Amino acid sequence: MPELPEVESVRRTLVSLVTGKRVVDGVLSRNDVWGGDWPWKTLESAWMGQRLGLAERRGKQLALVCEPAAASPGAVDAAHGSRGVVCVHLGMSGRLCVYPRGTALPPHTHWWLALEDETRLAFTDPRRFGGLWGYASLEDLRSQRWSSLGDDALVIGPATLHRGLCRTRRALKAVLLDQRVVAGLGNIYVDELLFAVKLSPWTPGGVVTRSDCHRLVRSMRTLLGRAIAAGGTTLRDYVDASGRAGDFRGHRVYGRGGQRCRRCRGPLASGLIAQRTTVWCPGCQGNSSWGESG
DNA sequence: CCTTAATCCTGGAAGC
DNA sequence: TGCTTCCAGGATTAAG
Repeated sequence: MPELPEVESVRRTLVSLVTGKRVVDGVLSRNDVWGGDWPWKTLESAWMGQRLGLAERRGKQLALVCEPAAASPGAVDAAHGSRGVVCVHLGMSGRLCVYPRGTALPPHTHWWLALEDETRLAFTDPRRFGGLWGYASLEDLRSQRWSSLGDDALVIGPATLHRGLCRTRRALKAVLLDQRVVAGLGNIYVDELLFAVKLSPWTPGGVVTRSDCHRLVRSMRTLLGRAIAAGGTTLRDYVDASGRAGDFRGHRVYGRGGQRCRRCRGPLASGLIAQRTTVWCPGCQGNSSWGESG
């Protein structure tokens, strides 16, 4: 469910709700949602009594950290930040949400932290496509888990994107969904992006020009920026860490297969690319030579 | 290399 | 009112 704008909205709301608060308790009620090289028990003892720090995001993943120890002359590892980090991936149905004291946690809550003000930060994920991973430090998380990710979609430059596209004949839609090429885009925003730049989702990566990549990068930032400003997209159950749904309504093709294009009034096509439902406008994005179907 | 299908799960919506 | 089938914002794996 959550793509970059939703995960970024969670990160921002977490900053205002939990940063600086001490961890006083924690429960992992399903150990099969936990991975990485630091077991929950190790992390729990490292975090107990510590204050949460600023969450970090890369693509669709978040890193929860604790604040470095208060400046003391001998605290060498304080410079390296955290003693233990938790990486969170929300998958399709995951939520990371803060609940007021006395509130019951929702069903399918697999992990939670109790904070000093009696609020609880909980990871809830009915479908369990998401997960949590423990590491000793942000450096370990970056080198062991995030190293396979491409540049974040808000940061990637045209040259890097072009490098990721030019060597392949895979459909552009499939390449943009590939987190190793660019991290953060998912099914909704790829379709919206391709409509915005008027490129067919079937375009082979290798024929995308440098100039196309400039337009892709510019549109990506604009689109994702607008979605973040609106708090993300809620189709069914996405909410940020404060429980608020997303207000982004700027979708022009996603979920509109068979309806009229808002730009040219022609019918929108839909089909399957990389096993994902894809909607595009053959009139605006059409390049019949790429063998579209739908 | 590339694509396709299956897989991990639950729950909501649609169809009969 | 059921019961069945399909579909979903993700990602990996195996097979062809």
